[in-house]
Amino acid sequence: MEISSKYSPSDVEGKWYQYWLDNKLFSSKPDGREPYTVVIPPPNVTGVLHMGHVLNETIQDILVRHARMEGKNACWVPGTDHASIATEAKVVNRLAEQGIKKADLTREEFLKHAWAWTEEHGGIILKQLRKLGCSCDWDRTAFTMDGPRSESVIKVFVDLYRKGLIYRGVRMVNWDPKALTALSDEEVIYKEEHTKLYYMKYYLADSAPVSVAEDDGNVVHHDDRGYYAVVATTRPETIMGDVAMCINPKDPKNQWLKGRKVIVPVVGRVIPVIEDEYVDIEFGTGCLKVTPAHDVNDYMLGEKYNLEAIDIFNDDATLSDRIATAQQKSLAETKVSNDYVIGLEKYVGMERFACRKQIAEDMVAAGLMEKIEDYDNKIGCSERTGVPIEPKLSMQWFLKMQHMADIALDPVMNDDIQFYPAKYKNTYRHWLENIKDWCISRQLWWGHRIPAWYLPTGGFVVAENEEEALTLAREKSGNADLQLADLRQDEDALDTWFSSWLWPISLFDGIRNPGNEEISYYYPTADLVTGPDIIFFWVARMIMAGYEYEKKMPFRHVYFTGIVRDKLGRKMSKSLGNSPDPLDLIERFGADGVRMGMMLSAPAGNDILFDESLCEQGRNFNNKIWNAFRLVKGWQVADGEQPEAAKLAAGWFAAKLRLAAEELADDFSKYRLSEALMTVYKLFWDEFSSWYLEMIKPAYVDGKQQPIDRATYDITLQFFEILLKMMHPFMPFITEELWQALYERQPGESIMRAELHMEASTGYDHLLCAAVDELKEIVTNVRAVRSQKNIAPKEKLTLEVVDAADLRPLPEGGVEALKKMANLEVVNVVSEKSKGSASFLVGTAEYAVPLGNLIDLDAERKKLEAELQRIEGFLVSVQKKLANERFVQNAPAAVVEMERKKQADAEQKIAALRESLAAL
RNA sequence: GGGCGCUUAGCUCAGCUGGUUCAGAGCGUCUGCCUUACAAGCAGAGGGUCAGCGGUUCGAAUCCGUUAGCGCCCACCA
Repeated sequence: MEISSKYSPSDVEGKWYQYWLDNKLFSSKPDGREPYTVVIPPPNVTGVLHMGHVLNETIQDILVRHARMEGKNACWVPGTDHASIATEAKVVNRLAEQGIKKADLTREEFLKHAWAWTEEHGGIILKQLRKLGCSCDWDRTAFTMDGPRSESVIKVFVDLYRKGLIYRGVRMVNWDPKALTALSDEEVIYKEEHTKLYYMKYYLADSAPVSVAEDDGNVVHHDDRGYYAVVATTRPETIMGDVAMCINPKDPKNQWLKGRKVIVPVVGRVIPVIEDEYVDIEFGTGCLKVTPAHDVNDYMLGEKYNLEAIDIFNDDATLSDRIATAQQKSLAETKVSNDYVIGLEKYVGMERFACRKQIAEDMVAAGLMEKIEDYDNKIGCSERTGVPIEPKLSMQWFLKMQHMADIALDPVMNDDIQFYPAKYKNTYRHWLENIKDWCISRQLWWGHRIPAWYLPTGGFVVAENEEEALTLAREKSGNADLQLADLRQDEDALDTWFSSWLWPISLFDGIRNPGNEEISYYYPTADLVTGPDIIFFWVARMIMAGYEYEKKMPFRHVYFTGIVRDKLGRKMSKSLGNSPDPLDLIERFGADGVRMGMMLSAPAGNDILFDESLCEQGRNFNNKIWNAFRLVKGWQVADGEQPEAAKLAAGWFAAKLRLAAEELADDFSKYRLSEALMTVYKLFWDEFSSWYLEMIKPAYVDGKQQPIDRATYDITLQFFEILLKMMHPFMPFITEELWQALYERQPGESIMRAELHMEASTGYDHLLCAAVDELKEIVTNVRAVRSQKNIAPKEKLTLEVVDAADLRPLPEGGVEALKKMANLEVVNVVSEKSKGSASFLVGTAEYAVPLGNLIDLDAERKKLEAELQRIEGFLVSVQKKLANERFVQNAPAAVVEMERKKQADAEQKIAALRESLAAL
C-alpha cells in the first residue's frame, strides 16, 4: 500500500486521543508506585484557550507524560476556576444586553443566570485541551465552586475565623467603582499617566497678623484677598472632603502657618493646620491637604489626629449629595466670605473625572487656583475592569497574614520548594516580608458566600451551615426562640483566590477528609507550572494553605513560564488582535507541530516570542519522522550477513543514543525542556536520519532496491522505538501512531505506558564513537570538495589516505561506509598523494581527492596557505603560553599537558601542509 | 525612590565550578541539487570586538567594579 509522503496529523490525532480515553490511559489511582502529581492552574470556567494556555499546558503535559514513562503513577488533575469578578462581569454584561439590570434581580435570580452561563460556556476550554493532547485524568475534573470544593472553602473560613485569623472591620480598601466591590492590594496595578498638579489657594481664616521676619525662611503668599497657603494636589475634587491641612513642623517655609486655620477653597470649610513629620518638605509647597476618606495616608493621619472622614463619593464614584450637606453645615458654623465659596450642589451626581475638570475650571475662574502644572503620576487601577481604584473606607473581612507569611517563607528560602528560575525567590521573600492583611470579601454574588450570619440584636456568628449558625446564634443571644428567618447571612462573596489557594488539597478532599487515602498518596504534588504574574495571588497562598492544613509543601517545584509575545515582542492580546487562535494553528500544523513550535523557544521564566514559523518547523519535523518511518518500513528483509558498515553504524548510533539519553535526563532534571527538545530534534534529524539511515540504507542494483539484512533491520527498529519514546512527551500523537505501526501491538497497549529505560544491549564505546565521528568529518570534506568543484553527487571519486607513521587504521567497515557516504570508487592508502588532488586534514591525518584536470592549482594553493597561516598563528599563541613560566607553574598539569599536545599537533599539521604545498 | 535581571551571529537563545580549536545551537541568509524516505527535502558555505571602560588572574564571554541601554517586581510623595 502506498503511504503518503506527507504526514497528515488530522487523520491520526482524534483517533489516538479517543484510544487513550477508551483505554483509561490517563486515569490514576493510588497504588504502590511512586506518585507524580500535577494540578492544573484552573483556567476561568468560561474562558477559551489562548496561546498562554498552550504554553502552560504543553509544558505540564510534557512533564506528566515523561514521568508516566519513567514508571511513575502520573496524575494530572484538570479543573476550572469560577473567577468570581470576571465571570460576574460577563454575566452582568450579558444581562445588560437583554435589558436586565443586576440591581433589579434578587441574589437567587442572578445566580441562576450565572450558573446558566457557566453551563453554557463552562468546560469549553477543557475540551480544547484535549485537542492539544493533554493527558489529564478527566474523571477527576473539578470546579472551584462544585460541592466538595465549596464545602472545603467554607470549612477553612470557619476554621481560620475560630483561630482568630479572620476578622471583620472598617478599613481603607481598594474600591473598584465599576465592579462595585473591594479588591485586594494584589488586584491593583499601577499605570503611568500624564496628569496635572493643581496648586490651590487656602486663605487664612482669620485676620490675625502674620508676623514674619525677613530672611527667616518663611514663604508667605499674599494677594488682595489676604494671606494664603498653597496646596498641591492631583485630585482637586477631593477638597470637598478636606478636614485639615498638614505641614511638617520642621519646614522653615511654613512656620508662619503653625496654629492657624485656613479656608478650604470652594467648600468654605474652616480647617486647622496640623503638624506631622510624615509630610515631605520637598514636595510641592510642603502643605498637604488631608482627606481621610479618600487617601490611605490621609486616613492614617485622620486616625492619629482624630479627624472626621467625609466620604464625598457614591459607590460608583459619582459625587454624593453628602458634599452639599457637609458644606451647608460648615458654612452655618463659620461665616466665610462668599469670595471663597461655590455651592457644591452643582457637583452632586457628577462623575469623578468630569467633576475634577469642572471644579478646576471653577477655581481658576474664582481666582482660587494659583497655577496648574503638568505632572506624571502613577495611578492604581483595577486589574479586572481597568478603571482607577478609589481608596474607600468600608466594612470588609480580612485574613491576618503575618502567621501565614511566617510559615510560608522558610520552605522557599531553603529550597524545600524549588523555584525555576530561582530568581523569583527574591520576589517571593520581599512580598512576604512586607505582607499586609488580605481583604477577602467581595461585594459580588458569584462566589462562595461568606458564612457569617447577623443577629437581629446585633453581632454575628460564623458557622459552616445554617443549622450550626442558628445554634450558635441562640447561644450568643441567649434567645432560644430565635429562628433562621431572624438571621441574615452576609451578602458578600469571597475572593476567588480564597478557593484556589486550597486547590492542591481540595482536589484530593484533604480539607473535608483529612488523611484520606488520596491526599496521603498524591500530596504533596510534584510540579506546579504557572506564570510569575500570579506568584502572590496563587503560588504564595497555596504554600500558606499547604503548611496550615497539610503541614507540608503543596508542590516540590514551581516552573514559572514566560509571557507569550508576538515576534515584535508585544504581549498577545485580544485588542491588538495579534494572538493566533490555537485551534486554528492545530488545524494547520497539527497538535504535535504546535506543541513543538511553542517549546522551541520557551526557556523557563523568559518571555517567548511566538511566531507561526516555529509551528511550521514543528510540522516539518513531524514530516521528517514520518518519512524516516516510511523508509524503514518499506524495506524488504532478507537473511544474510550484516555488512561491516552497518555493524559499525549500529555500534556508533547506540552510543549516540546513550549519550542523548543522558543529556535528556539532565535537561529534564533541570526543567530545561527547550534544550531537551532540541536534543531529540538533532538526534533524530542529524544523527539518525542523515547519518545512520544513510549508512545502513541498502543500495539499488540495476534499478532494484536490495533487501536489508535481518540484524540491521532489527536493531534499526529498536532504535526507532527508543527515539519515538524519547520524543513522545513532546509529540504524543505522531509517536503513538508510529509506535503502533512499528511492531504488532496488543489491544490497549500504548507508547504512553512504554518505559523509557535504555535497553541494556545498547553498548557505549568511546573509541568507536570517536572513529565514526572522524569518518563523518572525512565524508563532509569530500562532499565539500564536490560542492566546490561542481562535481555531481553521482560521479564516483577516489579517496587517498596519505600514510603516516601514526595513522590509525580505519575501523572495521569504515572504508565501506566512506565509499557509500561519499560515493567513492575506491579508498587507497598511499605514501604520497597524487598530483592534482584536493587535500584536507582530519585530526592530524591527511586525505586527498585526485581530481585530474579538474584541479585549480592556484585555488588549491591559496586554500592550503590560508590554512597554514591559521595554524601557524595558533601555534604561536600556544608556544607563547608555554613559554610563560607562570602559566606552566600555576596552571593545573592537565591544562599544561593539553597545551603541549596542541603544540605537537599543530607542528605535525604544519609539516603536512608544507609538504602538500611543495607537492603542488 | 528601592530591589532584581538582561545585553553573545540577521533573529531567538545556550554557554554550569574561569582552562579542550570556546566563541556554540536552531532558525533565517547564500550556493548547488527534483540524488527512487522526505523540496515540509538533500549537500555545502558565509556570519560575532561575547554592550563600553577599568580591575583580579599565568589565563576572563565566564569573577569584581563602573558606565550606558533594555526589561521586570515592589513602594503612601500628595
